[in-house]
Amino acid sequence: MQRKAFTFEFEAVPPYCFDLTVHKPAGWWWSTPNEVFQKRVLWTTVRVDSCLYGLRLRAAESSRKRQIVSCTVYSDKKLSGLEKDSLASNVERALGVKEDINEFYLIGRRDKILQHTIDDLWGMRTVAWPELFPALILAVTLQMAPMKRSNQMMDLLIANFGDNVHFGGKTIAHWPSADRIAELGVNELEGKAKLGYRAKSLISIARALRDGFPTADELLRMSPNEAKKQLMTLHGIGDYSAELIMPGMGFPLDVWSAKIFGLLFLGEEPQDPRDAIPELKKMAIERWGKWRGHAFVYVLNDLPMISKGFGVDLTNF
DNA sequence: GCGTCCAGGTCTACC
DNA sequence: GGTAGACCTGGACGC
Repeated sequence: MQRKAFTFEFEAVPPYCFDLTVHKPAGWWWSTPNEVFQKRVLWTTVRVDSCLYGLRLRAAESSRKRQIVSCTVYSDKKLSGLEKDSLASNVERALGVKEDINEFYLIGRRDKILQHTIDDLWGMRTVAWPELFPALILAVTLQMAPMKRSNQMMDLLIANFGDNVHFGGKTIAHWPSADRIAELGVNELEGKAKLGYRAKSLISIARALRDGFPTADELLRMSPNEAKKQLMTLHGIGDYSAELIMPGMGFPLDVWSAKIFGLLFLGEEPQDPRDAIPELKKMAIERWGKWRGHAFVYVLNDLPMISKGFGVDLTNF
């Protein structure tokens, strides 16, 4: 059982909405699929520098002028100053509190697709995974599989190889560490997590991370192109996965989202969505420039409302 | 019940 | 450098 260790606070660059940032309408988690969001409080877990922590996150103040996020950390040991700094830096980055999105809103206000979406999701930050390895797991399990099957693989990975964290009267199951997966044989991972051909990729990725692959913070300090190039050196990580992992890096279109953006950009579903991806990416760059990653997340989290505005059902692909 | 198809990509062999 | 084909697994579908 982890005990309350300390609390820190972050002041966000307005506009900032804590609830939408950590609990997105499309259903994606902030750190782990098993985290609990109730009464506007997020109970979750993170692993930083091989240490697991329980976190209780909430909006301590959310007036128009000042938005403060409070983070209570639970731990089973006393933390050094360095450990506290490292944890705070990762949480701050994943909350997106220091990001200024006002320029994106200026562009969005004049854009037919985004103009209502920015009101629907006012203050939401996009996706910035607290840890690199879980983001890589997500990318690998999303490949060539329907969502139900992807969820099955992720659930089995967590159930068989993950860690339970007990804190604040709750138990949250967390992702397996890269070190744990790096030790496994392909047969065990294939059998227990039903990963199929992805097992080899995931073990190779875990070993690369164990052996000194750049951390999420180090990737962020690189240029987007350099970081993407680094990610694509990992076996099983291609163009789509690299862009999915690093927020703001690009426009991670897959077959599903290509159908949606095909309808929004061209007024019709592409005949072959996979073939249409390069052209749709080009259109996103021309339309939204460096903010295309934000537009991507905003659109996919507002599909029911955009469907009403455009008179097409974008929720049924 | 059984066979076939295909899914929210990536890699590799071949040209 | 461009591209067809293979890749685990399980749900959907037709018969």
